[in-house]
Amino acid sequence: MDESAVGQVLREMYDRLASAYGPQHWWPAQTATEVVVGAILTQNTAWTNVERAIAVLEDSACLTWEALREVSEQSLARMIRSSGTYRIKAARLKAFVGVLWSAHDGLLESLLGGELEAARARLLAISGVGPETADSVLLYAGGRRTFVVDAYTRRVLRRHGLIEAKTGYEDIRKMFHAALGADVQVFNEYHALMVEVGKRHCRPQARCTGCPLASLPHQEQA
DNA sequence: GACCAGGCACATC
DNA sequence: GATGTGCATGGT
Repeated sequence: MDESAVGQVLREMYDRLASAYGPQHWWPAQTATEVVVGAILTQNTAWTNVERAIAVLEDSACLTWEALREVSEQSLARMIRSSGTYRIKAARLKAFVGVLWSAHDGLLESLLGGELEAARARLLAISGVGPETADSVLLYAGGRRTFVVDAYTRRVLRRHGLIEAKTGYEDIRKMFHAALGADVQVFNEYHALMVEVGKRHCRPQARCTGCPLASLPHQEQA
């Protein structure tokens, strides 16, 4: 399938999902700080487990960059225990906060600003920030035009024959960037819609019955 | 009790 | 550069 054909399918998918599910109001967070913290805590973890950890941080007045800079890594780890792999995630949060304060005076707008790919490279250089976390932060905390490719997106595209199992993150991201226009809000909604349709219909045991994308060419799960 | 969840870094081949 | 493994909780 050539690029223009793929683009057409991706736009069709968006229209169908948006019509079926409506606005998703993502990211589920009050502040940009909370988006970043949530993005790191949700790595390989269900969101419900992250919500508890965020609540503890909130109750402990630790959801500001100043507080996250001051708190010890050990205390931080205890507070985020419910999100799983908590020692690793505490170190990752500290790494992020360290870069934020050492190179950007604690200003997230500075870290996430400027030329997009340069900002993205700055994030990827932080230990614990991979492509998905970087794009989540750029899009949902920075309002930048970048697509978040997650496990659900892969499954949906794979099932519809738009990618192969081996297709890499960057290639998938480029497919969306080429297919979609300049409107950041579309990037914001599209990823959230992918998660929604993925949860409902592209989990390992889920069925295509009732899926808004079921009338597009696809394969039922084996 | 097994499997999964909105990944990533690191070791090894 | 592809593949395997540790991290670790809570829900189903």
